[in-house]
Amino acid sequence: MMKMKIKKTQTDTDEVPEQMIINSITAAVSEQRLPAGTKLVETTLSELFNCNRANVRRALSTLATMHVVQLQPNRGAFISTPSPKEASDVFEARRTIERIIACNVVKNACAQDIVDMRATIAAEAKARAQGDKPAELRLSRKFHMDLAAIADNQVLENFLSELTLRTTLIIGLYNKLGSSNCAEDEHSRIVQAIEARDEEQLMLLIDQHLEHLESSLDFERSIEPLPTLAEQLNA
Amino acid sequence: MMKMKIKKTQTDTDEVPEQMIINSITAAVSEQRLPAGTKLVETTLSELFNCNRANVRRALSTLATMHVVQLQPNRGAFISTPSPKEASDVFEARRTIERIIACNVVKNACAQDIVDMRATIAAEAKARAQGDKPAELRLSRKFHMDLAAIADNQVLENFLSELTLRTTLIIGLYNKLGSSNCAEDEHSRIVQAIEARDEEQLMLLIDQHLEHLESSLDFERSIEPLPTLAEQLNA
DNA sequence: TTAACAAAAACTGTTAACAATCATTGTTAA
DNA sequence: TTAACAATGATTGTTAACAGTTTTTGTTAA
Repeated sequence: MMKMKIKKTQTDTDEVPEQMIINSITAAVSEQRLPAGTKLVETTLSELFNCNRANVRRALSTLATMHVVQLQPNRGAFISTPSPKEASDVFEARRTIERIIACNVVKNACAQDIVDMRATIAAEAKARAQGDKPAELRLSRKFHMDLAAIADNQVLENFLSELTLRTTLIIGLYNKLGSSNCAEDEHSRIVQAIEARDEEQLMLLIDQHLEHLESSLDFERSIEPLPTLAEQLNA
Repeated sequence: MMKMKIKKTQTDTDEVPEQMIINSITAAVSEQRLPAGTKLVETTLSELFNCNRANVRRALSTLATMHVVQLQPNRGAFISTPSPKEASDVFEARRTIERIIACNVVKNACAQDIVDMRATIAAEAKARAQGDKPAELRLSRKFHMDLAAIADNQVLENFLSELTLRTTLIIGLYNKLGSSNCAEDEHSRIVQAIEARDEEQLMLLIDQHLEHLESSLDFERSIEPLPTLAEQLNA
C-alpha cells in the first residue's frame, strides 16, 4: 500500500527529530548562541521541532551524556556550566587527543587536504574581519574537526567533538576577553608543519595552541551563570 | 528456571530507573554476560526494572551514544558488534588515554593506592584460579578504571569507561581463545613501575599490555553475530 | 515595606492507549 | 516443492492525558 506523507515538514533533512534537536543544540552551543546555564524547556523544543516531548527528552538525555547539558531532577535541562576543574580536565584530554590526531594527520594528509585546510583558515579570517563571531567560532571548530576526520579514527573524532563543544562553553564562561578564539596564524602554522611533515614541530604547535587558549581563561571572574534581567536592563 | 543475564543492582535502590538500567547493562557487558548482537527488548527491560518504557528508551538512547548498543530504526536495540576498523580505533584511543592516565598516576599515587591495586590484582588472580570468568573480567576492568580514578581526570575516566566496555565486546567477538584477558603479571609489573615512579618503563608496559590484547585478536574468524539455533542444535 | 503564606501557573515525570512497522506463521498458486 | 502473498503476533514509535514538583504570582499580616 502506498504511504501518504501528510505531516512532519522536516525542513532540514529526513533525519529523525531526535537527531535534529541534537544537531541544532550542538550547533548553537558551538557558535555561542546558547550560553552556559540556559534552560531548555521541553515543550518549547517540542513545538520548535514539531515533535513530541518523548523525542525531546531522549535528545536531552543524549546531550547530557555528552556533557553538553546538565539534567536536574524535576527542574529540567540546562546548558552545562563547566567548573574550573572540569575545564582543566577537558584541556588535558584535548591536548592528548589532538596530539595523536595530529600525528595521524601527518601520515594521512594529502595535497587536497592541505588546500581544504587553508580554505577553512581563510574563511575563518574573513569571518573575523567581518566581526561574524558565530561563523568564526564555527570555522575554528571545523578546522580542528577536519583534522580529526583526516586522522581517520572515529573514536577520537567523537571524543574531540565533545571536547570542542565543552571548550566553547568554557571559553564563553571564563575567557577574559569575553569570547576570544584560536589565533588564525596558529592554525596556519599548524598546517605548515603538517605540509612539511614535521611531527616534532607540529606537537609543539598543538601544545602551544591549546596552552594559548587555556592561559587566556580567568577563573577568578566569579561565575555569573547568566546575565540577570536587572543587569540586562541596566546596560 | 533460566538464569537471567541482566540483574538489578541491589545496592543503589534510590537511583532513577534509567541509571539502574544503564548500570546493569554495562555491568553485564563488562562481564561478557551480554554478548555482541544481543537484542534488548524494551518491554522485557521495563518489566525487569519495574519501570515504564520511556525510561528504557532513554537508557538505550544513552547507551547508544556510549556506543555500547546500536539502535536500528523500527528494529530495536542491540548490543554493539564492533567492526575490525572500530576495534583498531578503540585500541589506538586506549593507548593514548591510558598513557596519559598512567603519567598522572605516577604523580598522584599514594602508598594506599599501591596497596589497593595489589589487592585488586590478587582478587583477579583468585577469580582466574577459580575459573570465575565474569569476576576476572570485572576485576581486570576495575584495575584500569582505578588507575583512571587516581589520575583524577573525570573526562579521561569517562572516555576510558566507554573504551574498556567496547574492548570487552571486541575481545568477546574476535579473541582467538574465546575470552582471554589481561595477563595478571602485566598488571603487577605496571604497579611496580608506578611504585618506582619509573615513567619511561611504565609507558612501555602500558603499550605492551594493550599491544598484547590487540595482537590476540583474529578478525579472520568470520563475524558470527550470534550462535544460530542450527549451530546450537548441531553441537 | 517586608516576610510569610497561599494560590496559580508552568514545567517535569509517568502512564497507558493507540498507530506503525517488522518478523513470523499460514495459505495459496504456479 | 517452492515462491509469492496474506494473516497474525510481536515490537517499536507516537501521542495525549494525568500526576507530582517547582516556580511564579498574589495576598495577608506584622
